[in-house]
Amino acid sequence: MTSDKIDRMGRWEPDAAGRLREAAMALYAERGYDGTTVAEIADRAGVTARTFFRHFADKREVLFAGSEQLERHMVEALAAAPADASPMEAVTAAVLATAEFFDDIRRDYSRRRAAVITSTPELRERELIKMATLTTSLTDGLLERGVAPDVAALAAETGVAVFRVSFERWIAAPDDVPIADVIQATLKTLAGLTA
Amino acid sequence: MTSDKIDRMGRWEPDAAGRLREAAMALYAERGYDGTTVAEIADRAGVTARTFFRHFADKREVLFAGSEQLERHMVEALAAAPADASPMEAVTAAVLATAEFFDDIRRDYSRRRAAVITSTPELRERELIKMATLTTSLTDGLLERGVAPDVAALAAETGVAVFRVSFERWIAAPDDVPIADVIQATLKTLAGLTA
DNA sequence: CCAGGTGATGTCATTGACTGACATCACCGA
DNA sequence: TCGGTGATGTCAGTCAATGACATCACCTGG
Repeated sequence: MTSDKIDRMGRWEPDAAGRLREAAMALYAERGYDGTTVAEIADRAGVTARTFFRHFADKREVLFAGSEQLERHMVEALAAAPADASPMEAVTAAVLATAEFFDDIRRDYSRRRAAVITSTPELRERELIKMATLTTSLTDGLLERGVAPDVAALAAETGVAVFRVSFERWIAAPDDVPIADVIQATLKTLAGLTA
Repeated sequence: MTSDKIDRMGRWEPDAAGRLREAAMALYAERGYDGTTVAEIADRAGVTARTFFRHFADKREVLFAGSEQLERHMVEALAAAPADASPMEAVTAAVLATAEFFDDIRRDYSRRRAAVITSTPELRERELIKMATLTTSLTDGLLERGVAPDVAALAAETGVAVFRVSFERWIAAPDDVPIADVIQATLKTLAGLTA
């Protein structure tokens, strides 16, 4: 636990959570989720396993750390939509607000992360419940806008679907395509389906 | 490991998996999922913990044992639908086919099971992935019927949604309401929404 | 400048989920 | 009767997760 840097920068190297996130992604990508132990992640991050669990509830959560923030951001964008916006317009605003999170820098991380998640059942479970939680939050947000319950649920579900599909497409797209464009394209596809 | 019955009925009491299922449900309902250990479940079923894991992949799976069978049944019903049935008609047939699994006898078990699942995040995760798998299977079934990919995905998603909502309503309904009736009612609600 | 509080971490011990390897032994078929 | 088979038990081990307690740089009030 003693490196030159640590002694120079205060008691501990700052941003343990960030180091743990990076270490986890690197190891998951390299050896797979099952082939990686929490102790190894902690080692690479220069902390102990106990500290890992102080920052993340479990071994899966380290890959979903940003999701509460993303969700909060979407809910805020939903609430910030004009009062006279239709439910779907408000949801669209929320989905488009995710663009601020997924710039070109995050794309590479997102790709590796997605690869690990899709190849690990345990992580797919976690992702599903995150999406379900997001759906619930958006539904609640719509209800607060005075949207009827049935409509709110459907709009939220649709919005999350659009986000999921767009995210996948964005990951697969060339490096210079911004996610906002992909979302717009997905919305256009949706419009074509319902028409 | 030696009871009178065992000695009389062959080397082991038959249906260890069934006993484990019942023991697990009883203990989960009584002490909660987290408050129950696999060793306790195994004890109550008259086997060892090692045997538990020979029958079920993990502590969660014991509550989802019948799901592959249900899924297979639905996919078969989907395939058995008339060739000229619309995608949604075929999916409806699949959903209605679940009625054979959920009779009055299963209702009580289903209620207790649902109570445990909704109050345990880990189990909700597992349920979500089961539903996702079901959706994929139904989508594949529709594709084999020659349905267009986009339509197939949407129809499957809708069908699973109808199943989920109906199942919840059935559990909450009086004891003499068959699930088939609830499903029909849900379908009617859906028709009203889209109209 | 010092004492005490605070927060992030380390250390240790423990529980419990899950797995692999090997042993057992009633049953069944040749 | 004998050997194979299958379901189980036993044992040892790994690893995720948690609680209790110690440490110690840093900050703040006096």
